[in-house]
Amino acid sequence: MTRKLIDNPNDCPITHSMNIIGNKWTSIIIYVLADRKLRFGELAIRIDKISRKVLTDQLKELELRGIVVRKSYAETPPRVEYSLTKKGTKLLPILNQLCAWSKDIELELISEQMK
Amino acid sequence: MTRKLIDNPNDCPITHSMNIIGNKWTSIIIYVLADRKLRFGELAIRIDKISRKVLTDQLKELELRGIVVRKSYAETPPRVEYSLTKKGTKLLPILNQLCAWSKDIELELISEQMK
DNA sequence: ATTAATAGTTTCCAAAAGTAACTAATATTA
DNA sequence: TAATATTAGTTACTTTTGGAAACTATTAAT
Repeated sequence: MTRKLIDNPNDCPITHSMNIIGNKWTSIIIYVLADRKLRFGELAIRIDKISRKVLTDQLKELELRGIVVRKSYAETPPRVEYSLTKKGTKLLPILNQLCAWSKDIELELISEQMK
Repeated sequence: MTRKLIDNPNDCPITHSMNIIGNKWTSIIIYVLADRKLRFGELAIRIDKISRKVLTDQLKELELRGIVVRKSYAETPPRVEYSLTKKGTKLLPILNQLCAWSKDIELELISEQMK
């Protein structure tokens, strides 16, 4: 596992948020799961450059936190589907605003260069 | 420096956002600078458990990205003040929502336990 | 008997974060 | 005069996290 997942209740809310999404991949995984459940392999394809190891690590952490649900089917080859819980879904509007922010500051950079 | 700061313009907006705030400290630094400019030492005190090394690394990166401004005064002992740019300020409402989200999912956990 | 598919795991290496001691410049204090 | 205090870092070293590539288990199809 990547992290020990020990959240200190005394942490301020922003620190607590960063304990959850303060890493390179978590938000991207949640974002990609926005529309529908996806299998492990589909996630690996959609999320450019993530390694399988990190993907499994982060999915385990997200499952422990109750942000993602893992559903495994007893088939061969195996099928495992990941989807967002209510908690995870609640993060989506914020992630959309983050996208808007990053696009916005990119534009600011460009107009700055044009002066 | 912590990262190479090479943003690929082909990155999707969420990936781009995570290149900026997808780490443990960046958002916390911005959040703490919300109200007013702070000196290096004040930042180190307010941000619980951050190391001076990581603080300087992240401040340099934030300055390079145009999210934070560093103003140094030729005094002894030295005085250096950090403050948010417009870009940085624009992130604040999103960080506030993240705080609300983390408080919200904490409550969800508690009501779950009470069932 | 071999190959294909899927969802991981494992091993080994690189990058980022954490710790603690150190530095430079000057003003104050003993 | 020498030692001490203040501030904003830097440096060297260790630990933790992330990344690449090869490997595994299971069973159906060829």
